[in-house]
Amino acid sequence: MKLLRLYEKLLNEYGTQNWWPARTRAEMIAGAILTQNTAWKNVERAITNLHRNGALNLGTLYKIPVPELAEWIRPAGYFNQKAGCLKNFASLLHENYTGKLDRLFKLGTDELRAVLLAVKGIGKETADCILLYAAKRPVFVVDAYTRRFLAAHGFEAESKLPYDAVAGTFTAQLPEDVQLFNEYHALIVRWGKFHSNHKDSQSC
DNA sequence: CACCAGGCAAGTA
DNA sequence: TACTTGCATGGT
Repeated sequence: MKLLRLYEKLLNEYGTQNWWPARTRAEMIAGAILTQNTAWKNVERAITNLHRNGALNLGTLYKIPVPELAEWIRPAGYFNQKAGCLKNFASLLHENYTGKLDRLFKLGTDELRAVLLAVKGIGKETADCILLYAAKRPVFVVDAYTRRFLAAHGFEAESKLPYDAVAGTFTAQLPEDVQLFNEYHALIVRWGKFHSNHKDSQSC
């Protein structure tokens, strides 16, 4: 079945997901880093701690010492690495883009992706989440759910390809549309969470 | 008790 | 290029 048709079925089944669940771009970026291989529920606790300490903005993240930051995000796991990553990004923004996301986001999509990937702790999925959900670029996000989704719908071979090729499987068949890519990824995650609770059920 | 969750980097072959 | 390992909490 075509991937556009599968999208329509998911949308009909689950409805719009309203991603990314964040009030600001800084919160979105922090969430993207904190959710690496981590249950979203634990990310929410870390986000709440940051918010309570007034640290849910990039200026504060730039100034705060790593050990203190690490304690606040402890519930999200890998807290030392993630604290370093948050600070790496905040430092890059402060030192090269006057601390303003508007300035960083003036870059073209390819260059912006390269800049994000150069930050230690930001890999392809995290970079693409930021590109799609904060910078509003038409980039398709690939995660573990995306591969399971492909494998469950007749794209067994494609599901095992390298990251960029998996993304290409989608972008080659879909119109280049930010809102479509936004909703599709969110729906795939919704699909994945549903099926991880009902492990014996079939694809659909 | 084991296993997983909206990964990444560094090392090895 | 293709594995393997360390990183860490909280839920089931």
